[in-house]
Amino acid sequence: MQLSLAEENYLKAIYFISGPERNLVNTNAVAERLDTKAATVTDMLRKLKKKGLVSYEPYKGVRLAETGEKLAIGILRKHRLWETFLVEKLSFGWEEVHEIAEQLEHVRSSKLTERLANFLGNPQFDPHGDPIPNKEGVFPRRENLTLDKAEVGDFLLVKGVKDSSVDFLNYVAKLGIRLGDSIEVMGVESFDQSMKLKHEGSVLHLSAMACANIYISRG
Amino acid sequence: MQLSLAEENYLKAIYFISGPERNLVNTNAVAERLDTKAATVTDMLRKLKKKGLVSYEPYKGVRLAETGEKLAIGILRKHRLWETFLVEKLSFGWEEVHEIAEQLEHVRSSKLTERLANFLGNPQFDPHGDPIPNKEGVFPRRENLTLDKAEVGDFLLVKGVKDSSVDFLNYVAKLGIRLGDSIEVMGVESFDQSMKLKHEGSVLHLSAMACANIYISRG
DNA sequence: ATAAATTTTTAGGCAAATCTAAAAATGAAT
DNA sequence: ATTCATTTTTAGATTTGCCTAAAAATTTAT
Repeated sequence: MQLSLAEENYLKAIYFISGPERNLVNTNAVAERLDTKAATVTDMLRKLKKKGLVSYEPYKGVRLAETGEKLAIGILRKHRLWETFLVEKLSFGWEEVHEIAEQLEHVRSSKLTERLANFLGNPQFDPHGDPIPNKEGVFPRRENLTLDKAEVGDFLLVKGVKDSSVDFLNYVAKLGIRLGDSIEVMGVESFDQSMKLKHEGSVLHLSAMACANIYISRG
Repeated sequence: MQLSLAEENYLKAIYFISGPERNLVNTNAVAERLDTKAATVTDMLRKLKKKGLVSYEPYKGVRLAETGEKLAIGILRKHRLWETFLVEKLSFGWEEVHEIAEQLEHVRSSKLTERLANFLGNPQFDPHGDPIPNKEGVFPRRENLTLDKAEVGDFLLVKGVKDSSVDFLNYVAKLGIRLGDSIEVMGVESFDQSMKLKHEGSVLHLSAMACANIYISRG
């Protein structure tokens, strides 16, 4: 199926808003995410329904149909592969790559996608630690443990970030924390749950909020 | 200046049709190249003129203004860099890359373009041997000597192809001829100017037409 | 030089994706 | 349960890029 750029972006938006539980998605939520108006969204939902990509009942909400979800995941795969390319091969910072990948993800050539994946060593996770679905749309498993759940004395590995906003990415980059770094939990402040951490030999203090947005694994 | 995809494609089309002599370009020629109708082209030319990208007088023809040419060359730079990436890094055949590069060339990020160029080792020529303009829009020089101009006994290097159509590229690839290969002219058939060549140890026969589409250098 | 053929433009429309404003449906609150 | 607020849809326009058909300009041929 040959989708327009707009159609692809709507599928992606619905995919992300509906989340892993595949909830019904409101017209307004889509409008807000795509920075457009509800009326515009309604038009597009009718169009996507006619194409069989979503199930949509007026006033009820929308969710992706199977075809629609497959397509959305395909775009996500391309997005995350390109982000990996930009960081690994072209030395971009992880906070810079999203915008460029938003363009690259729409390039149509499955051969290109698969060769790119291969060139990158078929990575399972992108530079933010987000899972890259394989060609069949299957996501690799990731522990969804965040740093705020760790305990004093734990030795941890940084696996990713939950919040991929430019602000947070910049903050984390400024601290010098990168994927794969090891961290030791030295203490937790009982007043505000902020954490005292040992990272690359030096000591760091992170707010509970920051910790809740860093994925880690034990060991 | 933020151009639409259509606008970029018109600039490119005018650039190629006008050739190195920067000739006036007919409405019909643009229509044919872009597989569209003359009326549509007229509309777009008026739009491009209003933006200052072309000089255009009704019934006379169109040519690129300085800004328009700069933009066209910028797109060409991106196109040829991406082609180089696809062939050098992703092992695509030179006949496959044009279509994909047509999409990639529209990705907007000068930082991406320059990092890509750097990643590729700032190549001067693309996989077809076509010159890649630098950031400032300056083209590297290429000898414009073609194989049909060579003489018996000449030792030559393959520098590129003049005709980049899929058909011709496939033909040349099938013969096993690649950029940088060396060729010795063993003879020219006086009847039809076809050439007998030694290439990689074996003997080849090429029509005059094929020879006229292969760029070479002496030595 | 005039007629015929060709090229180009103008005029009027269409589809996609967007918008604003108004109407209708739904959900919340008394 | 009825009113009020919110959400969503409908109705009517706009812009971009394209189309066909007809008119106008240019070029070619007699």
